[in-house]
Amino acid sequence: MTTATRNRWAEHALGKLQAAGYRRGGARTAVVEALSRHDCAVTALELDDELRRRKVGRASIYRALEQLEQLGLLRRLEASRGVASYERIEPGGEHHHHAICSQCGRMIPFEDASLERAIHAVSDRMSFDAAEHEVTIRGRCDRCA
Amino acid sequence: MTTATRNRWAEHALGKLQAAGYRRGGARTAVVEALSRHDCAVTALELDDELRRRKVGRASIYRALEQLEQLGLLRRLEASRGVASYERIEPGGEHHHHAICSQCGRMIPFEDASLERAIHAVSDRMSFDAAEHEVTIRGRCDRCA
DNA sequence: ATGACTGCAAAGCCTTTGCACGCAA
DNA sequence: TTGCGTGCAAAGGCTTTGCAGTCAT
Repeated sequence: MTTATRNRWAEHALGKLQAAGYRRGGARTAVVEALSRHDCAVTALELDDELRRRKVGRASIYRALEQLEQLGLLRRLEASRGVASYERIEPGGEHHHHAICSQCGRMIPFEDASLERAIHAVSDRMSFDAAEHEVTIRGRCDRCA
Repeated sequence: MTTATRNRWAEHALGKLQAAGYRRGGARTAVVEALSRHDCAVTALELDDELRRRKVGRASIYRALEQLEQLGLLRRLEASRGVASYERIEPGGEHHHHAICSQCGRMIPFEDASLERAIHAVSDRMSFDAAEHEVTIRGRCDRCA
């Protein structure tokens, strides 16, 4: 993941927000910038920590996350029990999935072409208009084994 | 999914609970029975509806679900936003995944052998001790398209 | 000037915990 | 008899909503 990729997402996101009729508010822009600094899933509360000093309210963070998700710019995941986390959706389609250690909570990203192929084949076969998909593997990581 | 399969799970679950040192309480048994009647994910609140007339408290349902999950008898999923749902883990290993319609919320189960193979290959390659995995496809179902 | 955007505080909702009573072993 | 199991009610924790002031357009 390069800096160029992150900026590409941020520009893409800001453009799409504008196209959707949203104004360029300070809080929302701060959320987009914060998200562009993360390469894996972040929770709303983690973003709140990062943005508190910039005087961004928690409610604005949740509102921005919801809008970004609606526009297909963010993927919402359940990281730990009952906590949502968010991850950029790259305009190019590149993405990864997660292996989560049940013991230490570590989240290990991975990608696999044949897994992607299998998923696409399934959605085609079901005549389901798939927009997103997520794969989560749970178990014990090598450090905890 | 046959009645025999459901009963197999219930017996398997009750046996494993006993082996883990749990007593055969009425509420827990009621939860196991209720779960054995569902072939796809159910939420705790749905179970609560079903078990209210049997005078089972909501807290007992949540407690039973957590114990069953710990023992590897149940898989916890996030169905709708912020709501957990639970699904039996069959002793035989057979299982399905879900396509969820973002518009109507319908949950369509599916299974695919090559998808399973790809997932196993990935976890082997990562030296991650995978106990469970879940695949969720999100988009628009054929009825809503 | 108009109405979207924002922060703060309050409310919501699912889930967990505390506690005293009841029941399994 | 012992202490796990249970129901009820209260507390928790993340997320959403209401509202009045502020800012983008």
